[in-house]
Amino acid sequence: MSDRCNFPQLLALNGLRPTPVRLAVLEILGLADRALRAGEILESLRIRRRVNKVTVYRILDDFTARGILRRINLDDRAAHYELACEHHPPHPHFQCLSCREVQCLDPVPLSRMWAEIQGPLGNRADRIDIRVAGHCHKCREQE
Amino acid sequence: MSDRCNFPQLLALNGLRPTPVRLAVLEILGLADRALRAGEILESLRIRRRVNKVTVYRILDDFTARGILRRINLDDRAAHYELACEHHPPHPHFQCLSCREVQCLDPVPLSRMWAEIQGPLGNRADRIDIRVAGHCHKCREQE
DNA sequence: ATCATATTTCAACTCAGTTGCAAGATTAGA
DNA sequence: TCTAATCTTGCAACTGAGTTGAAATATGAT
Ligand SMILES: [Mn+2]
Ligand SMILES: [Mn+2]
Ligand SMILES: [Zn+2]
Ligand SMILES: [Zn+2]
Repeated sequence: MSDRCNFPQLLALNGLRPTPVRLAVLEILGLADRALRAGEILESLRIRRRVNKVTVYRILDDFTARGILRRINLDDRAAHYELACEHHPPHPHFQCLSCREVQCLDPVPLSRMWAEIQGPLGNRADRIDIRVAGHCHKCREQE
Repeated sequence: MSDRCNFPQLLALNGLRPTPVRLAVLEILGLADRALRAGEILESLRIRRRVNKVTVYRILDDFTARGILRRINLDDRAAHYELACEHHPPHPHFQCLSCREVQCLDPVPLSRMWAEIQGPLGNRADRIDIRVAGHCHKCREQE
């Protein structure tokens, strides 16, 4: 996933210094094939270096506010994070009720979804979060 | 909202005793015009009687597991709850990024949404949570 | 009345984050 | 180069939302 994103440049564009922790957070998310929790990111970071959790939470908040990352609220208490660069546009997520695994689904245009929903006239949609809960391919076979 | 639901009967159908706290939780949600947080429900309850928060959390969990209520995870840390009886089918929610107000939108059939999303073949969708974030009617006028 | 079961309460705890401030690192100016 | 301003990270203590286990209370059945 990260093969198309230049992280030092991404940070520079946002006026942020390319510190080891910031770069490592981006690299970890770039290599992941799914959205990760703050705790999982922290764990990965600590294999390499000593990091305080507050630093990670602050970096995740900052990146999210700047649109570098997307924060995803699933059923689980902890939020999940994923890269939000142009190669990873917003998309729905599928979570299996049986094995709890999370899959990223193909993007659907905001305009099409907003039209489908027919939200109140006068309201403007800036973002649509879609979370599908169900039973995945594998879990259905096992039954 | 509650005018069409018989709460004592609803509890009886679920093999639950019509206790004052259970009935009050349902009445409060029945009168509300939006999904409420556990804390808001507790506050309303305490106007009438002395209740422990654990009781409320356990009732909300139990009702949710039985499908009497729906738990809605918005951006806020606390979950929101709304009645899930046949007169209140699942529907998308709109949350204004400016005033944080939550609106219930019109229901959209699961099948239509699932088709729109084109989820992975073999996966089965049981539930689709749609959360729209944007700027509401009122807040847009003020600008 | 006696007992079993269902419901509510209490105190203590967990988990995921947040806050304020100190310490360290980086950059810019004199 | 020395200094000061700014940015980044760390530490300790705290918060809010919810959870746990066990005791107390209420309800229903015999
Ligand atoms: Mn994703
Ligand atoms: Mn609603
Ligand atoms: Zn599964
Ligand atoms: Zn608004």
